[in-house]
Amino acid sequence: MSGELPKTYEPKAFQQQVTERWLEAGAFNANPNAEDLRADKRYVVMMPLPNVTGALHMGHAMDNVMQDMLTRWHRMQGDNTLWQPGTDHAGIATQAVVEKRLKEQEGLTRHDIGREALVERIWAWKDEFQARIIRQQQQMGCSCDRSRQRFTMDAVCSAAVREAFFKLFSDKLIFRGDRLVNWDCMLQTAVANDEVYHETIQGHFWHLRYPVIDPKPGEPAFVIVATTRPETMLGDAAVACHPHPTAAMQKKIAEAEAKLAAADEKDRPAIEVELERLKARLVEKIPALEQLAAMARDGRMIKLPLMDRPIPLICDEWAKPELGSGLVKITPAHDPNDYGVWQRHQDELEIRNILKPDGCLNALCGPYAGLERYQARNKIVADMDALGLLDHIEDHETEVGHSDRSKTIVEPYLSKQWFVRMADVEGGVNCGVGTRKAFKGAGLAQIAIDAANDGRVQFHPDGERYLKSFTSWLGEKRDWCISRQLWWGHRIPVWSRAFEDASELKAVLAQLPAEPDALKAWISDSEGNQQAIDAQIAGPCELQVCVRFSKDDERLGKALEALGLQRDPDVLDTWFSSALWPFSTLGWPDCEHAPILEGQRFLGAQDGQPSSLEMYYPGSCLVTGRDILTLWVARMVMFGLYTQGDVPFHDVFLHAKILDGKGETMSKSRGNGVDPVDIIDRYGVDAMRYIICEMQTGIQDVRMPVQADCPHCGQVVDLGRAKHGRTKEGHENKFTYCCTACKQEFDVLGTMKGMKSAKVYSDRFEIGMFTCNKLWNAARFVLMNLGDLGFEPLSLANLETEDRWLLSRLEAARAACHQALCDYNPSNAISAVRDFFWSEMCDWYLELVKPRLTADGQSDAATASAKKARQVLAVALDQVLRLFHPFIPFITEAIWAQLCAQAPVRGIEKPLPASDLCTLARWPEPQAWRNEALETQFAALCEVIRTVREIRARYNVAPKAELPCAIRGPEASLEVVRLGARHLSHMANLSSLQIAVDAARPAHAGSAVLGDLELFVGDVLDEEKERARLMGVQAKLQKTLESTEKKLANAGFLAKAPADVVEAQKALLADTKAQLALIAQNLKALD
RNA sequence: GGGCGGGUAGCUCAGCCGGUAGAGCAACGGCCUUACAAGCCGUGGGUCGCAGGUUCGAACCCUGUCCCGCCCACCA
Repeated sequence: MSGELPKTYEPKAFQQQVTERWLEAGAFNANPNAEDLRADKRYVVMMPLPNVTGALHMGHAMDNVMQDMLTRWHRMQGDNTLWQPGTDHAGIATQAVVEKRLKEQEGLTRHDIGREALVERIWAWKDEFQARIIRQQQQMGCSCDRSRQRFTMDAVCSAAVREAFFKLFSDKLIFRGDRLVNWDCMLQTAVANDEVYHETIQGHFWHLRYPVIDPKPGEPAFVIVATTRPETMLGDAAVACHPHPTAAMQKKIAEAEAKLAAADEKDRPAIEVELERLKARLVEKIPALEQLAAMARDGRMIKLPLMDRPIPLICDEWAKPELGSGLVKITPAHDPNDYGVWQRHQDELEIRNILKPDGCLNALCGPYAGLERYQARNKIVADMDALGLLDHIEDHETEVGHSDRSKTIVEPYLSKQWFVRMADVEGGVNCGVGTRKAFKGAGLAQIAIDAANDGRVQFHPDGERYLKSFTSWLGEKRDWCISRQLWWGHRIPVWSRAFEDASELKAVLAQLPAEPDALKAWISDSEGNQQAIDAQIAGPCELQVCVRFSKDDERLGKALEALGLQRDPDVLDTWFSSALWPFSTLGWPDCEHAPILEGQRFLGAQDGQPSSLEMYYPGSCLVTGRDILTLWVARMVMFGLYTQGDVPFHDVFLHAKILDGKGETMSKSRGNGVDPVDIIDRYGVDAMRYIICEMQTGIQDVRMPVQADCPHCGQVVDLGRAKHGRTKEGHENKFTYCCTACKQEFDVLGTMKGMKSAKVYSDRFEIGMFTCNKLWNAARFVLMNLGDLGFEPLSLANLETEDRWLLSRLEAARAACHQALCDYNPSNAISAVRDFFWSEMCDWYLELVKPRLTADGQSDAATASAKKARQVLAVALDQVLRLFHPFIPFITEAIWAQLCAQAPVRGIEKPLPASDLCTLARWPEPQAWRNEALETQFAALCEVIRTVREIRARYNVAPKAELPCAIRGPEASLEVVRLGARHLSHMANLSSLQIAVDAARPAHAGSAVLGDLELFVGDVLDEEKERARLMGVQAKLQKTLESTEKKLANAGFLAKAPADVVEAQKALLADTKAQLALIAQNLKALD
């Protein structure tokens, strides 16, 4: 990094080199230091761990750049900074990807190759993608500490998972129970609600007839029930009727009447129609339903068709008399509501699971056993029809749950699963046991709610908005299903065995290894109620033994297996390990012995310095998108409080989401994703980062129109407007587009065989590149003029006006940038620096100072003036580089090296703090450079210069032509112009300049009025043009005059508006009148 | 169905504790002025989704309404 800056800005020429300098200097390493233990001396960011399923996309780029910007900003402020990187094993997602490839490439399923071989393959996949992710992050400039890189399934994080599980299990906060879960039939695992998305499907209501067994005279021979999933009838346990149909119906009617009374005029018709329907129904259907309710009470049975199984007719309030036939079939094992009915009628009803894990019907389904669920549906409908039991079919649009990973429809499915108990528990939950911050909380969800409510965790930039969704989600306190029937993940460390009665259990308990520190055992019933092993148990139960340390798995596992216990085959939900991330990465529970990899940072205490856990927990800020506020953020807060006694971070920065040109979420699977590396290749990394920072305003999501160059004709295609191609079946193909020019189809992912493909990009990044280019060239100009510059203390008072103005504006920009960062508004922060740099430093100062630099050596005074200018230039560049650095680190670092080479000591009154690397340089501190009075004067001068330029431009005068100029007005206003006469002549290219109260109008002059000043530029006049222009200005002023006069004539305004507002209007009126007078004079002068 | 957010210049977004509508890009006119044509100088362009209300005064506050997006719940 020596010699001059290359003439053109080429980011590729220095990006790699800059990265290497940072790494060589260990600039991003976090070193625990007891002196920095205070919260305000540390800054800790835990990277939201990307999944190892694939490469990073634009959303990650946003997330990573925001974190990097904050981290660099704090590092420059001298904070002891840790940005902790790592990746997530992403259980279901990764296994799904690898299984899919296995199927596609080798035609094998996971069962063909077995658990061990599959897991081995997934590790290989993980290694490949983790390396790729790290490369991508490095290219983006992420200043995280690579010597601490973690993976949720590495030995360090796994130890934390075991300890957390053991603690929760021992506190009875983890239990196993039979529950209805969302079942993914393809991946054959439970999926969480959060992993399910809903899609509208055109379906049907099938109205089925079930025969009544031995109806009494006057009773119906059939009941009719409706369903959207006919195959579930095989598992029906009952048909339900409302216990009091009339009363329920009357209540509905009363509600509708109340609603009608309160409704607006336009809403009435709809409500009236509904009310009529209900009333008609009360007459037509309710008597029959009352009869059915009576039949139910009388114990009448129904014959379930196809299965010829008798099922009871029961009364339950779940049946809604106002809907359908008023009767509902009950399938407890395959519908959440029906499950609720079953819970209320457990003695009368049996619960029948009719599905195998793969979605085929099981042995309980008689002739339908073995059929796939949708084949079964068709056959059942056909068979019912053949039996004359299909009453009718109705079209029905319905929202159907799909598994996020396999994209297949999920089934509600009854199975045994492990849960974390979220609700409050009797006796409370002991949190932070063994730490200095131990406390007792009501329950796991509640401790996180409390932390958010009392401000220990705050959301930014709009705190209130997300506090509500955070606490209301947690407020449901729904148990968290943590078991997944997968092979990739942390295997549940519990061995268990079911017992029919207590005697056998006793014999086993007597032989359990007595190692209370390494084992915890409970006896559990099927509902998940756990009791101590010495409790008196009657009836069936299950012995559950949790093994604390993985090192004991083999030894204790064997002992347990010898007693007939079996290890649970399931693995933990991936969010379980992510929830531990803020401390698992730091070596909890045992920093001193954390099994780090070779070459990695030791996590324990050493050389008198604190351990990493002590040093960096709790962290400072969590940076993420709002979509995982609940899934991840809430659970980290919860587990942080539970295990450490303290929140894992105090601030949560929720950033915007990047959408495509149509306002849709970007993703690879939608074919509108953009790879950050493609953007970096095309525009440079700083350009990408610049735009990402600029996009992050408030919480507003931002659209990023996406383009591609057509591989057929080369035309730029706006993907927001282009049509998609068609698949063979005639459906829209989201992964291809048709060129808007040549109409030919192309692909944007490179996955369509035999089709030309194009890289996707967005021209918004050009703006970032332009800014970097400007910075590069301005730096070249400064460095070119700097020579080898030494430092001499200067007093502010001795500087030229423009020097003091620049420093004043610099200080204003510094303050604005810093404040915006404190407010989590990167867009305002970067704009403050950009506007100063471009609009003030480049557009004005560099131009103003050129004559001083060229005059160097012409006299002692000129030399001194040039020297001052150079020193100011060096300081301005220095500060601009520092302020820009957190946003665009590469270019600033590259220029910094050259600046340091030429001017190692920079400053005005005294030298600024020095640093070899910009990334380790001190963030600019407040300076006493601000001078608002001077800024006001300078702004007035700039206005004059602009006005003269405007006159020139109006008459198309060649910029090279030097023209005479005269300015007249009141003495006080002329003073400012006189002070800047030198600049005015130079910037507006004047041959002569007259400034006087009665300055003569030059011949053939174009004119302008600026406040109380009249400006004339000679030798330009085109009388017609000038007259037309003056009249245009006159019309505009007239409008202002009228509205201002109207305001001031308004008694209410004068009486009620604040005095300063009234004064401002009066001043505006006076000014407008004066200008109109001048315009009139000028018009007259043209005659 | 419930909740949240957004609709401001051709595009992407600021402004929103009320007081003469802003930026960048695009467009138009003029300049290759020895840092930068990825640049410089200048110009045009918006009844601030729609309708009411509060106010002396509304892009901003309130009510309603229409679109768009997100989250949650649920539909036998």
